[in-house]
Amino acid sequence: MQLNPQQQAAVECTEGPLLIIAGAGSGKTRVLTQRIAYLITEKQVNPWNILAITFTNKAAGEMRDRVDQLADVNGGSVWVSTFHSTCVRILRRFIDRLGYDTNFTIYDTDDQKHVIKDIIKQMNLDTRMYKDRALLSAISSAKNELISPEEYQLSAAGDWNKQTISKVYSAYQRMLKQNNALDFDDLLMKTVELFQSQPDVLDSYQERFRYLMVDEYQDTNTAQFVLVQLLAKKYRNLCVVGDDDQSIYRFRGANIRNILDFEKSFPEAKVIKLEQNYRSTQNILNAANAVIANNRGRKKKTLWSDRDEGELVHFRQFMNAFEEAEYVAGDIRAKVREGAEYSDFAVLYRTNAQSRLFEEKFLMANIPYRLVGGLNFYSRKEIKDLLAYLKTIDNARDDLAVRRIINVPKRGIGAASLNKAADYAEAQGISLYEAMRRADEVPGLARAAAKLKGFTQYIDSLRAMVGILSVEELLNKVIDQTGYVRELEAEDTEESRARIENIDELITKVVTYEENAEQSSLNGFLADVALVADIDMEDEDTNKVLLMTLHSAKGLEFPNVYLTGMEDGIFPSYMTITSDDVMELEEERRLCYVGITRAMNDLVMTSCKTRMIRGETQYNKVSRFVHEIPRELVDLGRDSLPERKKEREIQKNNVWKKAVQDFRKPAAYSQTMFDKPVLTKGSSLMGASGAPDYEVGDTVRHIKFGTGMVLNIVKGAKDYEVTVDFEKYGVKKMFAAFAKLQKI
DNA sequence: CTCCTTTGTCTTTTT
DNA sequence: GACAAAGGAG
Repeated sequence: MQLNPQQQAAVECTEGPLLIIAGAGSGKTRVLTQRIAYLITEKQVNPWNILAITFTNKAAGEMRDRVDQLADVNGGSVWVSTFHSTCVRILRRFIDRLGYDTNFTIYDTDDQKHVIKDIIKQMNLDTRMYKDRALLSAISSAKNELISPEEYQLSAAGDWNKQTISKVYSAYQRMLKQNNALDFDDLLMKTVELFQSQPDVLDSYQERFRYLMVDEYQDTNTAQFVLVQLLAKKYRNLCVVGDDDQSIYRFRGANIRNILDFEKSFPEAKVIKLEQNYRSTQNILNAANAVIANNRGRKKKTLWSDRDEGELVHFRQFMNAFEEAEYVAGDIRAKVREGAEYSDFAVLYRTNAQSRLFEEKFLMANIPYRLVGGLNFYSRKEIKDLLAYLKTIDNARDDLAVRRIINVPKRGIGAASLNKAADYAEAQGISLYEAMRRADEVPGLARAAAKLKGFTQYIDSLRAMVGILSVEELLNKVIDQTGYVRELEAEDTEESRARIENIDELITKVVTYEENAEQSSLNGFLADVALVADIDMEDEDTNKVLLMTLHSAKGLEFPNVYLTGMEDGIFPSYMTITSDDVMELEEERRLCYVGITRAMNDLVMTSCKTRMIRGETQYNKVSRFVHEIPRELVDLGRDSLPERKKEREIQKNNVWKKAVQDFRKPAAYSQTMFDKPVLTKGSSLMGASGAPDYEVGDTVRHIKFGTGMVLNIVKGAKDYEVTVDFEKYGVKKMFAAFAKLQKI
């Protein structure tokens, strides 16, 4: 395929700063890869001098492959990776200048939580006032803005709450350093710190990366922005690609101003807009444009396509999430019968929790699927345990890993002995592991001393073999000698078998790593593992339906897309509706825009009238985003309803009528649209119309009166009056809304 | 010291 | 409703 004039211009504009505003589906990945190839083959740039930063490892891998094909060089020498992986590679070489060991451990969210909990305990903070999540997010925001603990403390003057956070931040940072560990945010911040304090290091990387490219630039945060600035300062050959309409990571510190103000930071910058969309039908594109048009503060652009109109955007509303999932499963089945592949479909939702019902239905309908996100492979217990062994072998200063495995398998070492060792470690200023190694010196340890020493001797013996044995051999030794798998085999439950499968999978991953890595090492493997996103593990060739959040779907495309849970309170989320910050709703709308533009040919949006959330039934209105799509682009599906049982049919028709009514309302800005979703306590099974779901003759349960039979239901002015004959309390009359009777 | 039960919290999104 | 953390019994 030929490049269009704008794309061509973007490829050939190699010198100086360049901003490419690339609308969804405008072929930016092609432009980026062509540009790299052009630099190498036409401009004779050494591949070694090019750095391309992408959002996910998967995207990086794909780009590297495509460069390989285009430019007749070893694309491996072009450095293509994510911000975080790039930073790890740099820090592995130079972080000793900042007082860390170069074999530092990378802490994931779970590890961070443990650390922060420890600190909360140590500082005797009121856990009601200071939640670990809140504290971690405050620390994370600070780091994303490159605010050090010291600077944070200065800014906290006069604010008691901020002062406490500041103390926690400092303690947290101290603890990480003691454990020779960095968290995700540290990777960026420490790299910036390194560049700012070590001019020679910065200079060597500036010389090395003379041509910089940053993809998904709209999602960079301040730390990433500064990092890029530093690297680009010398040669100014910086090309950033992004779409302000697809900025969806504000909660993670992404600053949309980075892209909007690019021309301010680089006044000589050229700007190229890519507005032709090669992905979606005109109808889908029009729907997306109509939705995003409601946002203010964006760079004006209009996507167009020379594809034909295509199908209307489909919208369906259901009584509950079960029916929603059933419909999606049925629809996929039907389309597969007509020749579609499973891999043509993606089911997208706002929160991970929504995936469960789809999984269940797909399982029942025999639809192969893959769930992206949710519980990460590497956060499963058995995987974390084994990785903790490897981490301990690799970096004995990581107390967290040591604590995790000290009693896995059971070694009869309890909290008491461990605390004694920890106290001693603190007093001596050594790591927990070191204290255990010297267990004889620790006061108060009687029999436990031998056990602790036994553990460290075992780990030490393994450490002696690092570099001699491969990572795979090392892992197998751990599995074998600890009896980890044997224990699971003995358990012989469905769960334990699944765990064993996961462990086998881990071994496979080790082998794959060792085969692919330029120079494999235990340390390198652990870093790799810490930085993979779930989406990275998706291989293209499996024929499966993909289930994932809207966030995970960024950058992907599918012939058929289901946008599910299109309800006010779900999407846009309750948090953003109630927030008084308009920016939050705008970000949510961008997320919707991302969702719509994933679809190539067919887009189905679904919503439910009722939905169970955390054990509560919610009644939600149709998402305001659905109303923002012009009516003439939407099919409400009256004629295409699948054949069902008679009563279902009637119910469906009512739903459809309601859907039509909703559409006739003046959409987004009518007062009712801003009503909060109705929450009801408990699991009342009231229909959405207010009618009870039970009938005369049904047996029901009342919270106080127990079970009884419904004698009569009379519709009153506001509610239904129900007469029930209870087994123990006799005949009672009550209002349905209050009684919360459950049909049995 | 370990196992089991109870209690509390949570939900937006993730490298 | 689900899962982790804390508390109590053996």
